[in-house]
Amino acid sequence: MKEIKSIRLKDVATAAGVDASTASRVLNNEAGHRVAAETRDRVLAAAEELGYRPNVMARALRTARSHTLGIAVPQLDNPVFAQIIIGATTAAQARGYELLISLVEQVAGGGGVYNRLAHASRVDGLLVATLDEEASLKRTLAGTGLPYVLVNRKLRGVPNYVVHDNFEAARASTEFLLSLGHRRIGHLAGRISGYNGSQRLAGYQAALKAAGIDPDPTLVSEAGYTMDGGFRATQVMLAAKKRPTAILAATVMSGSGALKALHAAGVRVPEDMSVMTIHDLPISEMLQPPLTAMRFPLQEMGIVAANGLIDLLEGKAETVACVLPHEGLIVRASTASPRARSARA
Amino acid sequence: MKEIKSIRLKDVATAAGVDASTASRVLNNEAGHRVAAETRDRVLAAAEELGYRPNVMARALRTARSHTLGIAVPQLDNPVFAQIIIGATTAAQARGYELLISLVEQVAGGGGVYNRLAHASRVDGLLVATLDEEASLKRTLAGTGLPYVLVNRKLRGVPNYVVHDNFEAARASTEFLLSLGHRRIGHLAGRISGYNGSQRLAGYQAALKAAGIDPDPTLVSEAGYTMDGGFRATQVMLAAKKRPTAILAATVMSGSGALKALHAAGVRVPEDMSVMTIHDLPISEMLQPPLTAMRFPLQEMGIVAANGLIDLLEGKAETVACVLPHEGLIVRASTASPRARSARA
DNA sequence: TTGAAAGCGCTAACAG
DNA sequence: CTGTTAGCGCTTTCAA
Repeated sequence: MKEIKSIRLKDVATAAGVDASTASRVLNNEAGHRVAAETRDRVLAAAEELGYRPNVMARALRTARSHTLGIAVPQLDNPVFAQIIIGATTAAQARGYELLISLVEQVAGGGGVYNRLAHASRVDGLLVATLDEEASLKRTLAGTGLPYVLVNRKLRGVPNYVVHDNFEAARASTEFLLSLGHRRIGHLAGRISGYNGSQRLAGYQAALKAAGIDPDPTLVSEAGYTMDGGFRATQVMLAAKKRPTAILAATVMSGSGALKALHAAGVRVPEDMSVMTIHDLPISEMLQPPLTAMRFPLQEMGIVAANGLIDLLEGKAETVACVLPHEGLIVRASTASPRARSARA
Repeated sequence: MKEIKSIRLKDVATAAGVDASTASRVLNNEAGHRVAAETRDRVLAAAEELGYRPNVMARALRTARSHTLGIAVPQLDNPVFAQIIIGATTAAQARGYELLISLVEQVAGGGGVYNRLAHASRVDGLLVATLDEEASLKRTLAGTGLPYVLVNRKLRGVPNYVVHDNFEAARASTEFLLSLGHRRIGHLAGRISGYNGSQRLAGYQAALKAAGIDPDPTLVSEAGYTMDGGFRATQVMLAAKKRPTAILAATVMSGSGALKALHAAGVRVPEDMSVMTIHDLPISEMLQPPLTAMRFPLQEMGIVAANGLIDLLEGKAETVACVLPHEGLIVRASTASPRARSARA
């Protein structure tokens, strides 16, 4: 079935009337230094003519560089990670690298995946976007001996990371709700123990304080990153004595859960309650009403991370530390001024 | 940075007091034939002890098999493909293969991707879920000389494919709407020229005919696989003289667009109009109202395809042709009997 | 049953 | 500037 004999470097060399090593030099030497222009052209022409493709395996074996990046993500059926992967793939391919995707589903995670990739010399470096517990993750990654860049999270003592400016995004979002006239603003937080969740919570609190409002802890509820979490946390908020007039959800998932809970309780959005989320996804627009959102550059996160890792690998950078700013507010129908002061409660 | 010296086969052999070739035999021989039990145990113990991982590149170079599968998809930020990939990854890893993902975005596609993967000997075979035009895709794939399995589509003359039973799913969905009492059922079709779209349309028509209803062509509209397509197609249906009382959308995306259009027009769901979709996704539950859906086994499609391709590669199968049945109806709040005969139009 | 030897396709000293 | 040589880690005849 696989009888298409692929042309080897030697074939190109023969066709050009030179030795394989010379052909190799021509095809690899970036600076194009140590080879005669005329020879170079002949080799290049032959390679082109024959449609030469270097055998990646052989090259990798020889150089101990596979030109492959690994990316470890906790889920694939999550638009956030899907977008990051799209960006990373694009950037990697543009620089001649391939991307190997690994699902690391269990939060506990016995770094099997990382080791499999590393020790088999499959990948040159790792993009890590998993949710593993901090200490064991650091240990595992160190154990692989591979360079790695954290994506969408930060870890103490790890110099290489790409994250969003969660603090500022949450701060600006809250400020927007304040500007509409809201005073009691609820927050469906993410994982408060995690980087993203804690930063967003802090930004939310900072905005309130800046407006002279003392953050009310009963208005904050850890809803995680699921619809269900948002649903339940919102129900609790609705049952409280003093309801908020607006909700800032840390993510689209929990925001959609909030919408569901509000709908079930007969609370109109945005008349009785404004809702907005951090992150803007295609579904934001499909929901009823469409959700106002603070947008983050998701694909760019993948691009920056992949490029950073490649820079690391190629010695073009010592460290990759990047905090990406948000892309601004997308105002949709789910937010309004708190006119109707009297909810039904 | 990469100073962790990985142990080679030779190290294991030395530790076990045998030659590398013997160690290789032990570690590879499936039947465990031609080696002394005692020697075998010693080698296995040594490998275990040292935590030996074969160098994939070296093995690939020698055997001309990379133990890597390629999967070409048109989008990643589409739950359908995400699920397929999850299934394929899982199955591949379980059998010792890795999965390389390629985005082939352009419908026209100059098979660059396929060739890059094939000629560089990166992958042993291809899972193809792209939307490329039929003739050129077949030509390109043949050109790679690689075995491949079509996923979620069929092509004349290509013996290897895994698809869903689109016809039956659409037929059963339509039958369900009929059983609720609907007689005028609209269909938001996918790409009618494509395999999935045409099959679903045919199933829809078959159910109507079986119920003694002559399919009304004005009730069918090609909406594609986007929210926008569904939105527009639904608007057209609403403007028609005789509206349907129910809509069967070929996909969740177009179904959500339908919901949007209905909402904008003040048509209540399900009181004035029932809506259901083929495919069930997480967002189906987030929408308002949650959408009744005919569920397909998406991950399983990836699993079956990956296993089939590996069987092909390992000579365990001559051909992979599989039509997966649907997983049944998920009835939610978007469908009901057509009580309110008088819509407002 | 096991070891010796060759070589997959490529790159990187080292000569010339 | 270019050819010769060696070898990355592994599998696979071929002998012993």
